[in-house]
Amino acid sequence: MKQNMEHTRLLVLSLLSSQDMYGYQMIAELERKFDKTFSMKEGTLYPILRALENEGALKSYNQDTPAGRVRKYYSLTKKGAALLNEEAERWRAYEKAINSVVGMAKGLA
Amino acid sequence: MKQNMEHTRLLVLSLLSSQDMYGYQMIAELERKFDKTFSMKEGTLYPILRALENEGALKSYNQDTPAGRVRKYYSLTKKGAALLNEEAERWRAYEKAINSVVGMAKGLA
DNA sequence: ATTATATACCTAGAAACTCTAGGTATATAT
DNA sequence: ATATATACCTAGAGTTTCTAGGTATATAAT
Repeated sequence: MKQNMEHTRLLVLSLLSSQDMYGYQMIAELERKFDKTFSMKEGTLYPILRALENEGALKSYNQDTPAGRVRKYYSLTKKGAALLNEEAERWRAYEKAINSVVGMAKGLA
Repeated sequence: MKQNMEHTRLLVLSLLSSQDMYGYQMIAELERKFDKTFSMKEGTLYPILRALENEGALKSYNQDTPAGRVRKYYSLTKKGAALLNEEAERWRAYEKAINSVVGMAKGLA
């Protein structure tokens, strides 16, 4: 079943605003944080990372681990930081709108 | 472009918890309230109303206006009220999760 | 009188986003 | 030798919403 996400880009940009991360790490980080309330799927994340890089919001570089694996790290560009601000603003407006309707609802537990 | 909604059912159930309404009225109500920050489209709403009725969350009845038009009013059933509680809970969890990530983001305006 | 606008409903197909369910490859644990 | 964890990727399916129509009646404008 499709999970209710829709703000994946905002999450990705937010995570990368603190530090460079690689895809698998973002998924693990969110999983740890939310204990499966929701989880970002690889099939969702990787295409978004590529799209954000194509838009110039992210840059990527490969880095080897001591163990010999290659990780693809992403970092936020100036354009990405601007996009984060936009997306965060959109989120706040959306959140406010939903809450203003739900807040009027009668009989909520 | 597809608008970021995803919580249409929650909005519909919330609106109907206060009073019976007809479809066109819900759209007008939200439009008035949000001044186009977002608007629910007819192609989105009407199928959802039918689906909620099929699930037993809503009941509908026709009512004539003095002008001679027919309006299809929807009212929330007991099952619908329970669904509203569920959806509201899902929304709160979702909201909290997104905010916990965005709240950690650096450099937000 | 005729046309446009507003009200009020509905729908098929397109578009957008996410998921499922695979795939490749290497390192470590059993 | 096999299973599990890490780490990346993708095609096609599923879900939700939108576009762009349609029908029909009442009122306002030309």
